[in-house]
Amino acid sequence: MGNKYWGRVKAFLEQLNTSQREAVEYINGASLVIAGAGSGKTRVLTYKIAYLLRQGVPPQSILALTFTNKAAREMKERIGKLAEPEAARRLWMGTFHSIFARILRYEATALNYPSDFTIYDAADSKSLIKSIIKEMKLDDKVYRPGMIQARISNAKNALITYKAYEQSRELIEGDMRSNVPLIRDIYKRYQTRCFQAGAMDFDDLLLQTNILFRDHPEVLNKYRSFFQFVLVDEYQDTNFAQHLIVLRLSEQHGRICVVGDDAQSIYSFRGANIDNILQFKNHFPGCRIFKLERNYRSTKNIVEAANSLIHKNENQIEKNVYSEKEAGSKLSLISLYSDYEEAYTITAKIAELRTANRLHKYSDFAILYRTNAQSRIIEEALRKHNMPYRIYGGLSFYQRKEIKDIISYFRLVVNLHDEEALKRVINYPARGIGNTTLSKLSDAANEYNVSLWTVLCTPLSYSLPVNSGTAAKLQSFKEMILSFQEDNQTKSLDELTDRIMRETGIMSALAQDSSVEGQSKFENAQELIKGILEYCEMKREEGVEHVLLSDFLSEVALLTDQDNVKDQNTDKITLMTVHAAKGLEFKNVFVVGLEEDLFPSMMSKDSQRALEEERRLFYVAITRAEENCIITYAKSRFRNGKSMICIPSRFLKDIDHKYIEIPGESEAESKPDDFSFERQRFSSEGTSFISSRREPVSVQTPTSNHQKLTKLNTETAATAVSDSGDYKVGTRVSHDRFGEGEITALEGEGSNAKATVSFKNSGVKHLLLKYAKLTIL
DNA sequence: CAAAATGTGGTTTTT
DNA sequence: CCACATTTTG
Repeated sequence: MGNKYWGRVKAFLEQLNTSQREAVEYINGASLVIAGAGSGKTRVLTYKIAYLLRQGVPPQSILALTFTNKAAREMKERIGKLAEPEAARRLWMGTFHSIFARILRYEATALNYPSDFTIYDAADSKSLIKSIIKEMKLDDKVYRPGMIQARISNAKNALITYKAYEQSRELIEGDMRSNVPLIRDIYKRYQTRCFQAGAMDFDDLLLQTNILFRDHPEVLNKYRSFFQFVLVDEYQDTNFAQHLIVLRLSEQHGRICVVGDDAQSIYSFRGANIDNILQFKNHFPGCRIFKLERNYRSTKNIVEAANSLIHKNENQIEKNVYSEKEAGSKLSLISLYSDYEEAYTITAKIAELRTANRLHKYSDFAILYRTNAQSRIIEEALRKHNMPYRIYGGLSFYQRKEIKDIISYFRLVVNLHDEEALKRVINYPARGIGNTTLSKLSDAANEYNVSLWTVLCTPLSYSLPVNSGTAAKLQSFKEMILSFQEDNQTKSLDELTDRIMRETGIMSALAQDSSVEGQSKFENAQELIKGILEYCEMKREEGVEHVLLSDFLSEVALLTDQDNVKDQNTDKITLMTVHAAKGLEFKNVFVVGLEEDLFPSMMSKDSQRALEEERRLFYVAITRAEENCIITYAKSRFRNGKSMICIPSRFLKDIDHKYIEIPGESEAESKPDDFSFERQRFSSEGTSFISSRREPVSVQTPTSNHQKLTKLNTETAATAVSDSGDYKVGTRVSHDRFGEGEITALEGEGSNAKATVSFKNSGVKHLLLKYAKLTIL
């Protein structure tokens, strides 16, 4: 290589400080980078990868695992600028889940899974667990689905298969003591059903990868030699399953670099084990440790306040995070009477800061809270003040009911045995296959140990006790799905999308629903279609000639709300949970709801370990701020519909008071170690509100008009006609609630006669003539 | 069978 | 308060 090249590399490395640079340049062995908050952790990772690429390492031999898809995307972009954009694209970079889902598809046959396996999201898993509990005739108050789901998830993250679970004395006895001895059976059934449905849940993506590597050494060896360099971000938040995958892949060549900060470990509820990072050096003797301690993000006051807080924790790797920036503003602590007042004070404070500094855009502000439920009232306040905001988290677009329903058709087309998808769509839109039929199907499926689809295909072989009408409906549903499946082989994804939307009747069902929610559902469906089309286009631009539906689905299954690229560059205030804010930074940060039983959460207060994690969470929140950090708490808060009295969080005392200012209180009054904020009276600088009364929500409920209509019409209702003989297709009728319409179909006879009526204003309804009071016009 | 009305219960964080 | 399950109604 010529001097010119090295000159460039040298210039490139000069953009880093000494410790960052050492971490980047050390590439021939294991290393652990302990990176304090704001110390340029991502910078080290991106530069290190760019450095490897510049050394001539082929991009496809680098495996880089991140915590979110968004982090991966951003890092790729930055690497593209530091090295070759084309090389950046060919890196194996993504979340554990998305990378190993890809590998599992490729290797699925080794595990006897179809390569088009479905990925069950949390809702699918829960629904399956519910069905199993019902089938086993267990009490769902004792065997709470959520609890079971968590138990199974924890087991999987600790690499305990259902077989291992059954054999574990400890777990079995633990379950006996908790009065839920049958968890092992539920786990077994759950796993069997997933397997039968050709489905993996989120945790399976990690568990099955481990099984793959354990049982198929030749496969493990292939990936070992393929991935010459392994890098992992946010190592403090990996669980045992992830840790072991990383270990297996890199134990031979030892070219592994993990980056993280034990002080920011906040995902133990998901099985993350802080010991993975604390013990890392023991797995790789000779491992070098680099510490990044200079914080480039925040002012001195913020960094030091955060340090004083985190030092209250017992367990941590010793480090000294410091800032070379100016002292900056102190953290401000505001006490309020209610959550309502808290929300309004935030808006007032944002306005104030923006007036004080015209450079502050809305996107320089973030409001961070412990629970998603806290966002609502803040949203209302922001809306009322016409402040633009964007909420992250909660359920992603793809988890909404109407979207999942549509996606389920696609899922079923790709994998006919996908039980959860089938259950969703078999009667959506309504086609007369109700719960009774569905439970008959599922009874038969259980009895014969086959999938729902198998029973549905040949109902006679499983002596399904349904009448001929139902059998015909099942048959036509089956044929419809099969014809979609055929199209999926031959036609393009956008054509298939179009067919599915029209032929299933989803489109017309949505279009005819004129209610407010109905309209938004329709818009969401349009959005989904647009998304699919865009996906196709994007793939084609990438040079993929036949866009695979299964690729789209697996991408969508692992997408979160954070990954919504749309309107990311617009100027909006960010609202999110503290968890979701990890890795981000903002000039001005509000950390709200610092109250006992909220932050720290109620669940954490009887365990020292959990409490320390909550404290780390608060640490993460504060260290997001670059210039201003404003902490609030309320004395009362609406929770579960009731107003509750709240006491200030214990964490407020953990921050050294010399870094805190309490607005409305003079400097002289606040002596260090004087907890005056606890009895501080609310300062009335333009933000005094009557807190007990909440503004009525101005949105009219969609039913209110409907109710009026119903009332009106019952008074003038015409006598019902009960003889089906008077009706025929094309008859114009009137109904109490639905108004005027026309009969488009008739089926059944006698007391079961049923009409399909297309109403002018209320859409298409199926009505039993026995009950429906129809008047012939 | 489908849709509306009523009842109930439960609260953290998320790939 | 809201999501969900169950019951009632047509």
